[in-house]
Order: sequence, then C-alpha cells, then structure tokens
Amino acid sequence: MKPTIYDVAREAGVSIATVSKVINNTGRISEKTRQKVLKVMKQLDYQPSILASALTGKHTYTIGLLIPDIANPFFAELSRRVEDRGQELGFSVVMCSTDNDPDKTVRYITLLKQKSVDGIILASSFENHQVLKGLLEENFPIALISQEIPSLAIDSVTVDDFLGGYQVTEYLLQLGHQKIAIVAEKAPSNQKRMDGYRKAIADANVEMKENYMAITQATVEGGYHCANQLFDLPEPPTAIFACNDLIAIGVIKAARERNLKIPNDLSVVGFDNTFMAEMVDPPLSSVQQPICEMSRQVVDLLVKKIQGEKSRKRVVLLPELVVRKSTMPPEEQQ
Amino acid sequence: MKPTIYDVAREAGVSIATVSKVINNTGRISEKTRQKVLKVMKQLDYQPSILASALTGKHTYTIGLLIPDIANPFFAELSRRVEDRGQELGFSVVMCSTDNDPDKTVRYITLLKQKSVDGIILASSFENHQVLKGLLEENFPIALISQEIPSLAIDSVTVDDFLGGYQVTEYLLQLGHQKIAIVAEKAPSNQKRMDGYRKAIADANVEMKENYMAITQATVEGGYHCANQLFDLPEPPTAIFACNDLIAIGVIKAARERNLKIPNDLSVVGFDNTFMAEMVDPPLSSVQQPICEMSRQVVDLLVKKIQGEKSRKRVVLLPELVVRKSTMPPEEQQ
DNA sequence: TGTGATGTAGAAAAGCTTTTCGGAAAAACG
DNA sequence: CGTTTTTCCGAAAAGCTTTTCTACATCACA
Repeated sequence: MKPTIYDVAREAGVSIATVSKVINNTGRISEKTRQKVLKVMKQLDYQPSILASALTGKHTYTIGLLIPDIANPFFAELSRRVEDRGQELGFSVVMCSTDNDPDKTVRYITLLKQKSVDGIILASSFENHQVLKGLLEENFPIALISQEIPSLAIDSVTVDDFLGGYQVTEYLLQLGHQKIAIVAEKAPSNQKRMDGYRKAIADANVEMKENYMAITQATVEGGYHCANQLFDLPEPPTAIFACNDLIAIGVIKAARERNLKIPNDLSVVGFDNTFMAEMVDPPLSSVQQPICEMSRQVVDLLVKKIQGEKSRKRVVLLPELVVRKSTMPPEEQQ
Repeated sequence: MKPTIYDVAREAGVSIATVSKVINNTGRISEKTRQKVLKVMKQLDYQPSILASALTGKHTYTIGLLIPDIANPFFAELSRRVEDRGQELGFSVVMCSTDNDPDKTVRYITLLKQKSVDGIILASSFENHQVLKGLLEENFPIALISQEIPSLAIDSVTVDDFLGGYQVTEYLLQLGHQKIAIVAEKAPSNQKRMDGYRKAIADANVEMKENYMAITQATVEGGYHCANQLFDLPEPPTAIFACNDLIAIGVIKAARERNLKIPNDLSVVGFDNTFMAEMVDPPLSSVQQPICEMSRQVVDLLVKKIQGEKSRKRVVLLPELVVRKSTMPPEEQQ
C-alpha cells in the first residue's frame, strides 16, 4: 500500500540504511546516490512513518494541550496561538478539554503518555501534586500556562494576576469609586487577582466589605447571577470588577435588565481582553493578557525541555489595563 | 525507563506473547496466569505503547480535525463536540487550523498521514478535488462537515443551507420587509444560503437588488464594513441577513454607531446561533445549526469508516430559525 | 495404558525506521 | 604499483507490540 523505506531502497538499488541517511542528512553519501534516492522518493511519493521513527527513540513531534474548555474564547485563542507556534517548530498539538476535572485530567495525561507525545502544556488548573511530581521525576516535559505551583519546580508562564487585580482596583478608586465589588472564579489565578484587589482597597484606606466579593463559575450565567445578588445589597456597588470577560458580560446583561446604564450607573471591568470586550455594548474595559506572547513562550519552554534543556524557568508577563467605554467616575450619589 | 512488555513478561515469568494476549483479551489464557500478569502490570504501572501497537497494523486512535480557525466560536464549539464524541469512542483529536488556506490544508493532510492518524475530519473549506480523490482512492478515512462536494462520493454532514437562507428571508418578508440585504462570506455554504435568499425573494415577487448582496470575510470587521456600505445606499435596507453571527455583530456595531436602533430601524438576523447571539444587545435572531448533532454524526461516520465500513453517506440536518429580539416589522417608512 | 481432543504457552516473524560498525571501493601518496 | 587513508555503503540489531503456528501438558475416554 503506502511505500516504505524498503520500496525506496529496492527501487533505487541501495540499502535502507542509505535511504535513511539521505532522509536525515546523516552519514556520508555521495551526491550521485543522494540524488538517485531523492528522485525515487519523490517518484513514489514516499513519506517516512513518524511512528516507526519515534519507536527508535526519536520524537513524535506531537504535544498535548490541556485546557478547561475550548468554547471559552480565552482558551480558544490560546489554543490557536499554541498551535501556530507549535506548527512553526514542527509540532502538532492534540487538544484535550478537561473541564477542570482532575480525574479527566489524569486520564488525559496517561493517555497522552501512552501515545508518546513529546510533552504536555497544562492550561487547565490542576492541583494534583502527586501526579505532577511524578512527571517531573521521570523528566517528562511539561509546562504550565496561566498558573504556577509555588511548591513545585515546574516551568510556567503566567501573567502577574496580583498586579492585574491591583491595577484595576486602583484605577476604579482613582475614578472615585468607593463601592467596588469583585466577582471571581474559584481558581488560583483569580484568587491572586482578588488579593490584588484587597491590597489596593487597603492601600486606599477604603472599607473592605466581604459581601462585595463573590465567587462563581467562569460563565455568563455566573456573572449574571452574582451581579443580581450585588444589586440587591442595601448598598449596591458602583463598580464591579469581573475576573474574566464572560463574567463581565453576565454582569452587563444583569445591569441592562435592571435599566442600570453602563457606565453611568455602574462601571464594569473585565479580565482577559478577549475579542468579546470590543464586541459588547458598551465596549468593555478589560485587562489584557498577552495571550500571543504567553503561548509562544510556553511552547518555546516546552520544546526546549523536549530537546533536553535541563534548567527550569518561571516566566511572568505583565498585564495591561485597556480602558474602553464601560468605566467612568461614579455619578453624584443621591 | 518506562516498562515494556518485556519487563512485565520477565517479572511475571511468562513470555511476551502471553502478556500481549492478556492485554488484548485474545487467545486462551488460564485464569491463574492472567491474574499474575495483571498484577505485575499494575505493579509496574505498565502502559502499552500505542506507537508500537499501531506499527503492527492496529490503529493510532487519533484523528485529525481541520478547521478554518478555532478562534471563531462556531468552530470552537464544533471542535469541542468532536473532541467529546471522539473521546467517548476512544479517539484523540489533533487540531489543525487552516485559515482556509489550501496549501496549509494540503500540508496538514500529508503531515497527519505521516503521523498515521486513523482519519481526518474536514471542516474547513477545501476545493482541491485532486487531493480528495487521492484520499478516497487509497481508502483513507475522511469525512466532511459543513460542506459537501457534489462531484465526489465522500461522507459528509451538513445543514441544509439553502433552506436556512430561505427560511430567514421568508421570515423577514412575512414581517413586512421588502428591502432585505444579505452579507455572506465567500464559501460554498454561504453561497447556498444566498441561493435560498434569492429564491425566497423571487417567490415573493419582490424586487431583487444586486447591491443588497455583499461578500466579505467571516469577521466582525467584515460585517461592520459591509453594513456601512449598505447604509450609504440611496435606499438602505430595513433588514440585513448576516450569514454568520460574527458578521451580524459587525452589522450591529455599525448600526449602533449611526444611531440606528435595532430592531426598530433595522432588523438583523445571524446564522450559527453561537453563544454570542444571546450575549449581544439586543439578543440576536439567528439560525441554529445543530452543532452537537452534526459533530456527533461526523465522528460516528468517520469512526465507522475507520472500522472498515465501506458504504458512503451524506447526512443533511435541518436548520431552525431562533427568533430573539433583533427583528420586528419595519417601522412606517417616511 | 494409549489415543485423541483440548487447553495453554512460547518462539519467531512482521511492522518501519534508525544507528552502529565493519568492509569494500576509491583516492591519495610514496 | 603497493600501501595507507578516505569515502561510501550495507548487514544487522534495536525499538515495542501483535499474531501465527507449533509444542507441550492435561484431560477424557475407550
């Protein structure tokens, strides 16, 4: 059926070793035989099997990408960037949506290893130190994006979430807001954003209210739900910091239903700065994560590992608040 | 390093053939040795190499998914569904964004074959009959989604685009609109939607205007741009049928900038009914493609092919218009 | 006890590539 | 022309699994 290296060798009147050397540009081959072999390869449309090649100790040139859910635009874009950079470096990526489910994650990891992927990029949150430590010990290439694990020496690329949270809050405070709520997802990155929020509030000597802090899922519904709860408070906030864009959109939706004008009655800030931030009405102020750069870096980190690099590294990129039309100083309180 | 079948065999005091039989539940093995082998396997945490297995003619349990761009929510959701169904059937999916570039597509296809994927799902448009015919001839499993190729006997799952286009237009006509524009992407599926549009216009004996039909890219910008052109027409349309949701959002954005109220001054209908349709303000009427069902079907089709099924099949699902708040009868003309 | 049937396990080849090492041919040198 | 060096190529093993076919052991039965 498909031609093998034997077919090429026979057709070219040489041994398979010679063909292999031509393919890989190794050993010494006379120009004449090289040309002969190349010609036959083209003629038969021969493509070496990466499977067989990998079996001899070479790479599969495939990496696994674990994300919570590709349907979240942030991860969709991240995936795309990872794929692009992988492609540039000669790697394919197999997509694994974990829904942040630890069991599913573990199953995916063992499956990927069975399939001999060269390495794994972990973008979904995963707290099983046991498993991660295992991977590190057997020197299996792995890199984290959008999360780090303080107690493990594992490559990671993150954005400074604390700083991002601080910047947003500081910005809202500077606008004159005092009643600032935050809606976050239950995830380490969001926790840090919330820490930044707290610090900024504290630094400004503004009263910190526990019921201004809400935890929910990273979905439009989650944001919608929490916003409604916040609006029902005796002293509703004048600004809401949503820890990702989906949540922010939920907040906007809830506000619209109550005839709260944005930004006049309520300022809203998102996080991630996905394409939706520009899409929504009014355009959403949001914290830009340099997805492109992060993806690139994480792939590069992983590929270096695959190529045998030993040293480990944490890369921290800085976020940037992009101000659009969803924020303004609070209107005169009545 | 990683244990092999030899390690298990040695440890269990049997031959590798026996171990293989235990793994695959083939041949006759006494309960005693089976248990012994299983125990050792667990003990060593042995995972058979799918690579080596595939080399002997078995499957890699991996399929390729070619899509234009994962950053488009429609394809993001499609990917997720394909992955989920694949997962259920034991297949991983490697993600390939083609940007509808034919060369990139061809490169991806040959790469995937080199990696011995078991089959390919093609969701990005691809007109190279040469290549497709080649795949069919060598009986390489392949299935199309969201497109079909009339002149090739190739498995496909589509939605009835003509009908979808007809339904939207008919609906707008029934509301009383006479000036209905359409903005489409340059792709076969969109072409069919436009055919449906034409037919509905013709059936209603309404005048068909060539300058109500615009072609652009499947992006927010594309929709924005075309909408502006349409608004500048001497007789601007009272309704715009956008052939996908991204375009519709661009249209809405342009309308907003001109202070055109939706739906009062302009009705807008989208296509795909992605999550964005609910997100946008006002919620967008859009044509539902049964993504979940389509994805499931296409995976099932492909897997059947992989398992040796010979017969070929075209599955056509029916679209459904979901009416939300972006459409209403045209206001009294001045 | 001998014969045949049945159940169990292993040796070996196949699948496709890479790599090492040795040998033959060609070239260089005196 | 004989010898040494260089150049080129191939035989064979390794990598991990599956599968076939043979062989041995066990058992039932006459």
